[in-house]
Amino acid sequence: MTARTLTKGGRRREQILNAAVALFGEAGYRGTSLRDIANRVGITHPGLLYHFRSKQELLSAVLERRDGADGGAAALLEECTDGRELAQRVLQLTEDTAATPGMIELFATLSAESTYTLHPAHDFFQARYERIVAIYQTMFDRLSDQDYLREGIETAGLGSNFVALMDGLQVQWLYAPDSFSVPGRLKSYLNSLLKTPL
Amino acid sequence: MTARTLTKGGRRREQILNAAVALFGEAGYRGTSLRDIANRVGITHPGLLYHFRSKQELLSAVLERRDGADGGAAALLEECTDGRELAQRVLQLTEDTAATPGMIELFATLSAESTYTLHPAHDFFQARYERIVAIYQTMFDRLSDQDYLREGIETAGLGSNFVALMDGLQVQWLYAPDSFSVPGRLKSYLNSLLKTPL
DNA sequence: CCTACCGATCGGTAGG
DNA sequence: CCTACCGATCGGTAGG
Repeated sequence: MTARTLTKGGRRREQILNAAVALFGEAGYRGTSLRDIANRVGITHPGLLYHFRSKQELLSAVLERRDGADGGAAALLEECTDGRELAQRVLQLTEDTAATPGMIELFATLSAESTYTLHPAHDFFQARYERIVAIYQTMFDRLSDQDYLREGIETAGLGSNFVALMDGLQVQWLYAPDSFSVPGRLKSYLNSLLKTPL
Repeated sequence: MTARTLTKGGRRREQILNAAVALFGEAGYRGTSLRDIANRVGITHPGLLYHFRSKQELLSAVLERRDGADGGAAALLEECTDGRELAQRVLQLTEDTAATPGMIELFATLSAESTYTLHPAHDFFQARYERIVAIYQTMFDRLSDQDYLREGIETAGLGSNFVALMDGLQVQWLYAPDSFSVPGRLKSYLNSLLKTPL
């Protein structure tokens, strides 16, 4: 019984988290009130605060949900030693997560909002960037070591560039969702670096 | 007399705009209050509202200041017919504007915040993306037509990718300003597409 | 989980 | 440009 894996309270927390992901993603952290989120779940905002002690705690809980996407990429590093296969699996991962839009919106929106030093998610995003940039940098280093990259391609900064491209494309996509596909663009970017296309 | 080009009121408006650029850039539009801005200029917030009728009007005035950077790139298109020279001038432009940090911060922060359909700057950024993506796309089309690009490089989407890279790098840079230079990264990105480096 | 309520802060107005 | 003030909204608490 899938529905039984969570207690009543756990299910409610789940509902709140889902609503928070959606609303933080749309309007940002500052642009979303606890009343907005509570409303969406059909409770009052003090009701919400019974499940999460503060707005910040709710934000933290939301951010820790990222394990799906980020953790997945980290796991791939150990799974695939071949750089080319790794790149292909990374692309697949971005396609899969593109099907679950809420989280991606959320990170695209919050990462820019949290640029502000005093923002409650600032430290989280600073640490996250270090982590994921390193992951993708490893991918490019392998591609280079295994001679998959075109001649004259320097790997320095490629991991960070790839993350930047993902973030930037996501923002543009939110303004014009029908004009292109983010994973498609990432693929053609990778292809521009590779000797033979994926 | 340079100081005489603006009336007293004009100078005050200038001060307010500068403060608004800085604070909107740091904390975002929603994260900045009229009192914050007024404080920085040494007046009260109703005093600020004497110069700008509303917070939205102040935002609009701030956004319209972008003519420097964006308009500069558009002008280059007509100035340089040679794609390679154009690319070089574009890079130079990003280096110059990198020296004036406020505006760049502002756009990096606001473009993500304004993703929200109801945000007062949403339409502005939607239109802006259309405009600047087209500008850079033209640059890449010329590079391609004039045979500067490596074989197998498709130009479709390159303009949008370049803008995405700029935006994404800017966000990362705000988290770790000493770790790299945005113009430097853009240059190496362009070089990865060109037959011979700039 | 709800009702009732709090102090703080917000953008904006009146009136000078 | 300031003082004084407004209604609305915010996150959070008390008390059940």
